[in-house]
Amino acid sequence: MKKPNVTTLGYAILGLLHVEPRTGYALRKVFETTPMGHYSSSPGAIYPALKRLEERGLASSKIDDSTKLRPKQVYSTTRTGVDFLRYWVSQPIEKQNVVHDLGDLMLRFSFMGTLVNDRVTYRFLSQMASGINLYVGELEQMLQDMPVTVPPHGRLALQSGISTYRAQANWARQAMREFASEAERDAEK
Amino acid sequence: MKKPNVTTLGYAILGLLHVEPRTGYALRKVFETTPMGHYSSSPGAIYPALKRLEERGLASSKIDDSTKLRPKQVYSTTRTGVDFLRYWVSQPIEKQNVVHDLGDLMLRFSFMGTLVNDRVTYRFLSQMASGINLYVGELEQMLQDMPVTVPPHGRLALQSGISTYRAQANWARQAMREFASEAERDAEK
DNA sequence: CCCCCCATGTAACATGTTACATGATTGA
DNA sequence: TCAATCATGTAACATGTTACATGGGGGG
Repeated sequence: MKKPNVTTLGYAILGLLHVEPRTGYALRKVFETTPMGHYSSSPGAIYPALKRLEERGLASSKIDDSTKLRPKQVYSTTRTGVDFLRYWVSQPIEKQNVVHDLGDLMLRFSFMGTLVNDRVTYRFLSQMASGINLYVGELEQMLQDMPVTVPPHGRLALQSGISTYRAQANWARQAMREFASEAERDAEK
Repeated sequence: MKKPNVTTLGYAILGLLHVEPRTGYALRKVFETTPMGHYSSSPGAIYPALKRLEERGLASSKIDDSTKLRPKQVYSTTRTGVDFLRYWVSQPIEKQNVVHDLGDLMLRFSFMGTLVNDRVTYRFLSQMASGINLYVGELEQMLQDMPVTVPPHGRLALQSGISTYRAQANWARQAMREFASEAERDAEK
């Protein structure tokens, strides 16, 4: 078994399988009808991705013949797969994550519920909030250093980024409150 | 000449070349040091992308021997390339854009300054704001319909999306003010 | 003298996109 | 009977990733 090298789509699938075993078709439905659709979706991506997860020992499939329809291939996570997911969501947040893929971070967050305890979730949110704050500082510096140009589009685009990040940081701080109880017991020592 | 089929990275490069002619190396610097780095960056992506833009008649290059350093290959946009960019940024905003790639929309916006007039920019922002509002409505509906689960992560992730989109819509409405003058003359008829 | 910056590129590889192919069942 | 939904897949193709290769110039 090779060192599992999984793409974002792979993680998204694995996370969904951990919530509940599903067929490739069911996964496609999820990607088509929810905001997760970002991690597209076409059969040409899903089915090969499932095959890879199975090859790498992170998921396993069994055939369901019980319906009159075409037999389904139902995938679920393996023990290894769950451990792998847990490891993934528990990684410390790097600056790079904040800069390039907040989406990835949110994907990790949305799967944490059944994988880690509130303390880990709390730490994640806290790291996210402070990571964003740091980066917002940098962006504001860029804004300051930006020469005043005639078309204001560049400056405005930067401001858009800043306000988006701010909103995300606010959300994180709000969300922290929902996981504070367990974390506080920890801090009171 | 084939129908130009350009990726997001291609558009990002083309837009930067339109601002100012550059070498592949200079482009890499931009991607490494600004938030545009999202549209990565490695030589293995940039140089082939430049070659493609040239093949498709959207950019042209000439060699700059004037420095003592290794001769540079400086790329700039062609007339066709500029028209193509303008066409791209001027497209009406589809729901799909709002759902999947706000980032793309912001890329388009940031290049509009030297390509279209304020009226087009205004229309773009207006479409963006209302598109987002519609989608936020849908997301809120999803939130309502969501069963109350023990780990609140799913619900919170959705709320994060909602507040991010709200921030973006607010930004758009604010930005509209900067382009209102020309647009108002239009509306007063 | 050594390392970093300038500057361009290629090769192997994995992944994702688009389009096609197949076929049974269910509801209008 | 016709369309939609369930259900899985493949083939060709373009793109991006990682790592490697090359080499001169300038500063400490």
